[in-house]
Amino acid sequence: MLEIAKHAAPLRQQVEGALRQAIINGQFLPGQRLTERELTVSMGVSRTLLREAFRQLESEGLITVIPNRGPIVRELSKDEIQELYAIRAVLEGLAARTFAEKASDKNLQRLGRAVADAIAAYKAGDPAGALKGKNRFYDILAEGAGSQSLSTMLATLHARIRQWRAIGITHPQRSPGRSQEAAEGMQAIWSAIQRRDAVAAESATRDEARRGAAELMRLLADVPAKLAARA
Amino acid sequence: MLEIAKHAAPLRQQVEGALRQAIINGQFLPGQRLTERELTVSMGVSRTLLREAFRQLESEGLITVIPNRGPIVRELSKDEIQELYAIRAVLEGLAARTFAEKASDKNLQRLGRAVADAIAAYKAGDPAGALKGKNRFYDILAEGAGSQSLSTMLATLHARIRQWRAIGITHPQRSPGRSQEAAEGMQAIWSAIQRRDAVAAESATRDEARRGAAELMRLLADVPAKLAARA
DNA sequence: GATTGTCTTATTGTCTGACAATAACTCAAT
DNA sequence: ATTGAGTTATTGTCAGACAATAAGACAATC
Repeated sequence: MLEIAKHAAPLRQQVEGALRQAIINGQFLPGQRLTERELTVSMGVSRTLLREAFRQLESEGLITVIPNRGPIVRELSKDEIQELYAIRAVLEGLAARTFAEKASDKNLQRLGRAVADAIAAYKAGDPAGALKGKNRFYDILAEGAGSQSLSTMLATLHARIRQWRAIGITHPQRSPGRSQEAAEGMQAIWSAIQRRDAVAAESATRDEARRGAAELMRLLADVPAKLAARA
Repeated sequence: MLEIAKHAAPLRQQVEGALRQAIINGQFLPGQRLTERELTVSMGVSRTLLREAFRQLESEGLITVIPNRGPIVRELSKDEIQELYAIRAVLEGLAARTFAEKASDKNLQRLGRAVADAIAAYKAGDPAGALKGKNRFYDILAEGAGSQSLSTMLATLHARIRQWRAIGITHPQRSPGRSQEAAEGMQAIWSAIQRRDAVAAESATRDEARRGAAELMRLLADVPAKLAARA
């Protein structure tokens, strides 16, 4: 029984996706207003579709809608960043645990390759590549855990904190040992998963997330509390 | 500086809330279609608003929208229920840990009262009251943890699994010892929090969630996999 | 009798134009 | 400098239109 993916994606999903992407990679800055009329012309779609997309993005936490004022790209306070990181830590921990318990061998191999790639990028001093590898690592983790809901939640979370994760990896004042540490952290997760040690996998994942968060908080320490920061 | 909550709630939010409520408490059954025309007349609002509400509910996981067919009330497979319970366990664990670390004394007292009430209801053999008390317990937990995002996520999750939690507490074939066990579980969480032992609070919460999930799975064992179950 | 193909119908997907309601801005008057 | 009234830009909501699609009904074919 073969699954035909015939979606033919309603236009609305493209609109939603385009907006999300634009927010995520910083084409729209935090705090910036998103006015309907402007977007109808620049995207060539009707207000109807835009407004539907807004509702979606709002409930994902990417925008805040002010009554009678319209949506603005959400800006996160330091506290909120910290909260999101904490949530991410436990969810990724759950993903790692589940993965260790039930992932197929094929997914295990895929994960292994991602680890190798990411570590290679770290060693080569290629921050962009390292971030990408790390992202792939966590994507595989979520997917291999086989929980649709968990994957979705993590994807949403990642979208919200993407820019700060980037900072954590590419910031000039990054602690010198951090790359090494991150590589070791990933190794630890990977080795626990490899021996199917679910408990160890979870705690290694949470530890690594905690260290990443601590480093980011250190980097953000001197940034003004309300960060309109360009990422 | 006092906060004036002037919102004046856009009509759209009322629509969204009404639909959510109707789904949560079973006025719309899982699998049932929600047709726009019908709802426009029964709710007296335009298609515009309905469609915006659909987007919101969709991203909360309460409905599934089939292209060119419209939304249906989402039905959960046993696997999905299990996944959601697992997510809930770690998030509530996080809430308990954070609560133990930073909750105000006032919130601590509130939590204590909720525990007492819930346990009293358990002892009195009042399942509905017990469920309500338990809900209040977890609400306070989330709120006292002081993380907006976490509260929101838990609220969304609870909405999705509400009907099954109810089963877990009121099902006729419920194991005899479960009430006692649940009461003890809550006690354990409460006592860990009281002595501000964050680690113990988290693990007690996760343990209790796990036991609750196990009981529910036992109860669902004989229900057909695709449960159109009336809650 | 079962399969195929065509027609019909119910419903969603999307657009447009309209108008009320509100927030923010401008600028004069005190 | 403060108040206040008027203006403007924008959102909130509606109604109506039409195309596109999925599902059901029904006839035609083997």
